[in-house]
Amino acid sequence: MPEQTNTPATHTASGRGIPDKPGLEGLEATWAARWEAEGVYAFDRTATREQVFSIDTPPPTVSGSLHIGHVFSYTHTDAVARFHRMRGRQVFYPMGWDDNGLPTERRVQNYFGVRCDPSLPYDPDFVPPAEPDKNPIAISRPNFVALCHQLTLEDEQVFEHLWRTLGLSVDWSHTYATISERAQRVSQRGFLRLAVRGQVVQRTAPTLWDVDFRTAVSQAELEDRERPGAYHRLRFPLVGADGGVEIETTRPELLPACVALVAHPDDERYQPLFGTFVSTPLFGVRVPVLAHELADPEKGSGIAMICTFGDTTDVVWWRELALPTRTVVGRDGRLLPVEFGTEGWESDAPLDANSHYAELMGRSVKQAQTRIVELLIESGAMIGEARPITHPVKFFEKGDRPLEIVSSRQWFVETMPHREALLARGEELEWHPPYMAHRFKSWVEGLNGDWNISRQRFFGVPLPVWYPVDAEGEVVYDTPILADEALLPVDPSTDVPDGFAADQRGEPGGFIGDPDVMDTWATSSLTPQIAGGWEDDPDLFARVFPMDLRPQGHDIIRTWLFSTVVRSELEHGALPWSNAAISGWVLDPDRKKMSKSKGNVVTPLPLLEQHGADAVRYWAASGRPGTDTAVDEGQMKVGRRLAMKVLNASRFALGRLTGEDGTLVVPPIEAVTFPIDQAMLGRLAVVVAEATTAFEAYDYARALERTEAFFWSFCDDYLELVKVRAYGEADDPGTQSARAALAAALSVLLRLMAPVLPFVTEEVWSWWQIGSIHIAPWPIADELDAGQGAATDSDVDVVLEVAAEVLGLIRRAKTTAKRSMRAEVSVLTVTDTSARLDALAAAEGDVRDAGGVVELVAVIGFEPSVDVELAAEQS
RNA sequence: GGGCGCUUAGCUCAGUUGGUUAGAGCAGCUGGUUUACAACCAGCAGGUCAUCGGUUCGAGUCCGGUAGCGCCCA
Repeated sequence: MPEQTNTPATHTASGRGIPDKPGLEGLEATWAARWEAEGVYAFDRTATREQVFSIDTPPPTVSGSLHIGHVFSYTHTDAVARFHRMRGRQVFYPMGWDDNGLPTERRVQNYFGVRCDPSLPYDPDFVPPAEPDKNPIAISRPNFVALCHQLTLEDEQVFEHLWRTLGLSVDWSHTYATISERAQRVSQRGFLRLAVRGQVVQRTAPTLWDVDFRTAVSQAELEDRERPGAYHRLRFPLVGADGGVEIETTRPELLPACVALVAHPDDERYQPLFGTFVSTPLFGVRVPVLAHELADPEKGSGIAMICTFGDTTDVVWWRELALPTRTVVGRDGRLLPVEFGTEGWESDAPLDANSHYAELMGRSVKQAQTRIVELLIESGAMIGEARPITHPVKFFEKGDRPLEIVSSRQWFVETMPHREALLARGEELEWHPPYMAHRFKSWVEGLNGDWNISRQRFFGVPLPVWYPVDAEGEVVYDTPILADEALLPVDPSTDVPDGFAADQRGEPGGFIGDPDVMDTWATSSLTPQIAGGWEDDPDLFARVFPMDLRPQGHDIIRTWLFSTVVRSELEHGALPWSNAAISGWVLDPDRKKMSKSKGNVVTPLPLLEQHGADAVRYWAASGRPGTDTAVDEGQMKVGRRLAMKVLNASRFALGRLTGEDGTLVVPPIEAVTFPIDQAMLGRLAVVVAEATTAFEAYDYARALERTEAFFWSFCDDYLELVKVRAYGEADDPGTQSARAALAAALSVLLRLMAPVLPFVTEEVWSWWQIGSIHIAPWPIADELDAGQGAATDSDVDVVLEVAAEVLGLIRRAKTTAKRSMRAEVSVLTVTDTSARLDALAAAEGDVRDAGGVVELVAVIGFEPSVDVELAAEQS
């Protein structure tokens, strides 16, 4: 890194000079290449933990479409990263690609026209069709996974190109992919560590199940959708007494799975029935009437049937009331074969029960509902008509049909026992903005089960587990064989556990691999460990972990942020990072949420090409932390205008510094002797302090706003006021003062804007400085102090204020008179207090030059006024 | 049902601990081309700060109620 100082070079500067016609075109390509070649953003891994600023960047889903939302939040992170880099931190800012999981599977299926059939053998000669056929070709899992790798590699290139165009200051030698060998090793190792400590356990339990994807999903992947449904009122006869109980249900097809009725313990209507039994209509199964606080007396008749399982409340009741399991819905969403009258399916009328059930078996839940309602009506058990309602139904966020809850064998990471610890971590974490902490808190408080990490899918990290097969050929799930950590990553579907031979797979006395893969979040929850080299590179890990910053969107607090906190808590007993900066959503130009189905998703690359990266970044950085922000091309145009202004103002300032031999000569800061120049620098010093404070608090938007506001007034007023003086003779003290102030101000302003506008600031920096602006020191107020302690003097400050005010009034007079700004002012009469007139006097030459004032008359008075008398128009 | 956020000019938004006349950009209108900038510049106009009440010498800002919008959780 070149030697840097806090002041612009004195005397002869060393840049490449000012171009004749500065422009913004092509800056992205030029500087992206230079930064790469010069290693400007290279991470120095010899830095100590205190010198490092490490960022756990969200790995974008590469199989997803490029989204303006990415550009938005990644720009926020990049601005913060650049700030810390300029402050001298070694920024660890790796980029990951999330290519693991369902979105990739779906994209590969559609892109190549294939589907995975794990029962097929690997075909080494398989080549996907050039054009996907309507009827997908069935291929083996290894072939399918190979296509996933092939396509994600292409997608990664597209993303990297976008990021480089956007100017992310990423060290591109530190990338990772969530399906890479390293990521697989880390996630399998993480799993094994949990398993050894008993923190991930396998059990048969009610599992949220998507019948189309045929996979389990976790609570974090749920979403409620309003769907039409209907209350059906059913009468359950009492057992051993006359009369009955009427319940209301939206899922009558689950009646054969009914295991109890439940009412609120305080509900006087049902208190006499607690502990007694009723009989299910059609099936004659005796079920108890029980009490539980979750039963809502206001809902329906106030008493509900518990089925295994209709919804998550059923699961709670089933668990807390220790009820039996009667499963009727299969993994394909159809009703399973069951036989009443057998163990667990005891019925008072098994023949009737079975004949009724025969009408339902094999039907989808929807078809079964239609049929059972007819049967209930025929039998007289249904009271009145079905009552249509709209109610929230749980869906897999990527799914199309309501989730079912099936009982199945899955691996669960325990979260419930750690809820208090997780809540404490949530409070320990510094949230930006702070109110985002509520999202985490309410999510943890609402957890209703451990985290199921088994997924019945193909493209993912396999669970590193096998099971013995006993002499009878039965799989012994209770004694899983864990992989050897030294051999990771493993694929149990092809690798063989220690002590077995390959031909024992699936044989009695042999073994079988766990066919499942892990939830993508089981891998993504380890991004700090994957990027930081956990166990693989302990030296690096010690220098970057726990990380400083997790930036992300608020939509994935309950998934990515939560699961990462869980893993770090269980593995390291610490937070994975000290700060979380939460970005808002990007909305479409009409402030509607963007979604593929609405077709209003905005693609970023055309915007970058049209407006330029700095302009798009400016728009993004104008969105306050955590605030949802609409795509606004108008704001991008403003950003582009700002970038142009930077070029032109710089050209002017640096043009004044050009000596007779064409080289740049920069007077030292001590040459700033004129009060108005000192006042400008003093104000800029305040801006430096404000921008620094804002960036320290991750508020890039405030830093930008303060800097930008100053910059425009600097251009509009200060530059106009000092213009003539700056054009003077090099040995004139006034000229020296103006030039030194321009140089100091420009140097500071460029560095203040560099985090948001990396391209144009670097371009201008290169005109007169050595080395990249992005590793130049962040400005400090001291470098704007001309040495007389005047930088913060309010007597001096008022000089610029009065001068700018008077200049503004002169302009107004000229505009009102519809005259050119160059029109001469024959007499300018200023009436004001003596203090303000003194201030004006200190800048009189500049005001006269800028306003074209021939004669200035100062009048002491209590009613401030400015009278502008314009010279007669020249003919 | 519980919680969070938002409501300021036609539009998009600033307004940190309460303090002169509430700001910016866009859009609108009126002007302006020789020495940084026409992808520009100068100026003008535009607001009962959602609403009701309270605290205070003073409220866009603090407190409470209400309404609307958005989101999180159940």
